[in-house]
Amino acid sequence: MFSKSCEYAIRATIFIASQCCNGSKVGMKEIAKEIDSPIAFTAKILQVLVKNNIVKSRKGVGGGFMIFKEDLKLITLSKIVIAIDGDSVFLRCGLGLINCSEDHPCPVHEKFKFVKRDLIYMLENTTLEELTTGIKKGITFLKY
Amino acid sequence: MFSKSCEYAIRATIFIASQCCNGSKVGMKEIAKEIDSPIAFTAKILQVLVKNNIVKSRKGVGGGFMIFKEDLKLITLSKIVIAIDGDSVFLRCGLGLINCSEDHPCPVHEKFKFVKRDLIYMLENTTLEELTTGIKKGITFLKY
DNA sequence: TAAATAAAAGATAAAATTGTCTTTTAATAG
DNA sequence: CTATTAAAAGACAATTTTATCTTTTATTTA
Repeated sequence: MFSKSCEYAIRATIFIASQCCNGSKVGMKEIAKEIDSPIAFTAKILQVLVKNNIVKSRKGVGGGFMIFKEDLKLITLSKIVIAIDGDSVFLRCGLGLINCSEDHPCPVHEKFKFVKRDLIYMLENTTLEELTTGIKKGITFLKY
Repeated sequence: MFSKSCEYAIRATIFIASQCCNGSKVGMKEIAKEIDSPIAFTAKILQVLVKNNIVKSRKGVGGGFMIFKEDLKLITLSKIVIAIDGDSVFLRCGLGLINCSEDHPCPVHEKFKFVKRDLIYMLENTTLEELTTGIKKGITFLKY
């Protein structure tokens, strides 16, 4: 579905978001530990998320990553996916045809249309806010 | 969604199926031309499909690939996808967690569940027979 | 049986993705 | 101001995916 990079990105973002509300930051080491991901690789991915204004970062002593509470409602899965994997999930033809469209459809176009529409709707309407509630309650998990 | 290999596999299979009913075979050169794919790479992919009994092949003069008419109803998209990409689309957690399950869900588990269920239903219930009708009528396309 | 044909199989190569390590930059505390 | 801390940036390495080329095997036709 998504690239591994994107999976790490979503997991890292959810973890940062789940820690955000006390205004404190979380460091790379803690993030990588909590989502069980390769630290240096995850750091690279977070750089992209910072550039895309999905997470904020601070260098130096006491630095780390954070997400403002008021942004939790605004950041959707689709924003993270687009930042890391681009818009291919949203636009790419199911069979990889460049010019596939309603007017010039591939054989699976109609079949995929509905599945894809639901996927996109879900991605665009799922916010960090709801994804963090389960984590905070201990009923959803980011590793193992 | 699927790997490029899988996209080629589906396109090739649909093309072979669309040509099958006269009992004639289609060669690699024609397949690669009609689905606009790299010929040698597509040949490798077809080897896997042959081993998985999705297409039949014959070597030598007049040889090529074919699918029996009676199999068109039996071969689904899911069979092709599983043969090439494995069952990851069906089983893999949306965030890549190894032990994600109903009892130990990742934060997106519930959200993905419904989308995935619809995708799997579609893959398991879409047969080559219906995918070839549009091709034969000239209203769906396998390239450009 | 010999020649021609086409898929199968094997080796190799290019590109993309995933991952690591080192150096630099920015921020804080003393 | 200096030392320390932690992210940013850059170079590099491993792995996987995608793609090509050559040789072998099976089949048909003459």
